[in-house]
Amino acid sequence: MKSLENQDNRPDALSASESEFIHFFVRLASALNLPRSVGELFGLLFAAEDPIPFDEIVSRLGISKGSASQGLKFLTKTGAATIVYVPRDRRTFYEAETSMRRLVGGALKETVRPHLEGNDTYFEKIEKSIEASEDLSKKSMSHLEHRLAALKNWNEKALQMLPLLEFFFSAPIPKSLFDLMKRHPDEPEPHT
Amino acid sequence: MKSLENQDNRPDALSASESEFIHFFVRLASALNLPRSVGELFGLLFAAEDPIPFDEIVSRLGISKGSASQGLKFLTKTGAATIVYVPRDRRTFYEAETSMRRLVGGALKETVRPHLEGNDTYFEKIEKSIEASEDLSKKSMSHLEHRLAALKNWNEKALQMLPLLEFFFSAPIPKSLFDLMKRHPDEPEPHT
DNA sequence: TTGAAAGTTCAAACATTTTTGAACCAAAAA
DNA sequence: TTTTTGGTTCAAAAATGTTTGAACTTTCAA
Repeated sequence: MKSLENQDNRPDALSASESEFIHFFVRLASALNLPRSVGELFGLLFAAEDPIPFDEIVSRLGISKGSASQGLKFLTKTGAATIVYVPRDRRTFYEAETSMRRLVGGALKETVRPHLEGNDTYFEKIEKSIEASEDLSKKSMSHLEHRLAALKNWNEKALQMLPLLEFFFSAPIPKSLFDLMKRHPDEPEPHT
Repeated sequence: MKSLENQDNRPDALSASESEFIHFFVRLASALNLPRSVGELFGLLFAAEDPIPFDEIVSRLGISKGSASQGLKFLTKTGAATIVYVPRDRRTFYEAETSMRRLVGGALKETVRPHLEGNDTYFEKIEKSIEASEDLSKKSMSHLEHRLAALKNWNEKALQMLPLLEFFFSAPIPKSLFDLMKRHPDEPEPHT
């Protein structure tokens, strides 16, 4: 027989508020193409007042231990959740990271940056394939070189952007910046 | 019987360079969780010197007409490709958008911004569910309100960021900005 | 030791997304 | 007209991605 509340006075079923928070993060997860279960996990942790033990996460969300284990591993790896050690309790407790700087920073460092930095290998492959092309006209080769240069430029721009992103997610954006932006329309907007 | 080259002197098979460009964009597409075919389409257009007609896209990539049609619709809708009208030719020609500002701008406007702006509805639902909770302590309610406030704050930050992103993808990032960033470490970094 | 509790792993089941291809429509050519 | 060309649509097939659950590992407690 199972009581309605556990020793921490937390009901087994989700409260209306918890469900709403979870729903929000499930939507966000789907926008980021992450599994639904990851959204559920983060939503539960985000709404919680205190760290939650693994078995309670499983029972309250009603997902399998396997899903929970994998999802929590992912959240921990990306810095979106952290493990909390509770004395005299063998279970693993989790809590959500709520600092947006760390959340964004973790995501960028974990997935975006490695991808951008890995691109150099592919740029070299493209370069080689252009140089090796016997049958192409000067003009065509020059065109391809030009496109490759654009790609490299994009990549560099994106890399430069990362620290900016992290920074502005943790500090107010200076008004002077918005002024700056008004002044440099370097290419005409497409008329909509 | 099919000749090796069409009237524009473009071979049916992909050149080594084209394949490399396509491979790059297929990887990018997969990182963005877009269908492989979309990466192939954009890669082909990106490498091309001139706009390519629909039927040639299909035959050169070796994908179905259906895939090509849907993928090109997506690329056009998001501003990553544009239709080019060629006099005396009934076919639809496509070319890649190569301005990073427009590419990024299109993506943000098409998918990110609508999502962020749609969140208000959900914030209200969360708010209501907190207010409606009879059985919660003052402390718990206050906690949930606090978390909701954090969420709203994130959302606003993200919205403010969009124009910044678009701007810096089209203009050099002023050095003064990097200086600024050194000065405001508003929260301590986690020691790694 | 042995037993039980807390989690992890991973193959199979299930679910979702992507691609194909055949039927279809519209516009130009015959 | 009728036929052909160029392309779209969409149901079904194929490919991917996610979740489950049972077997397993590890650690603590008796």
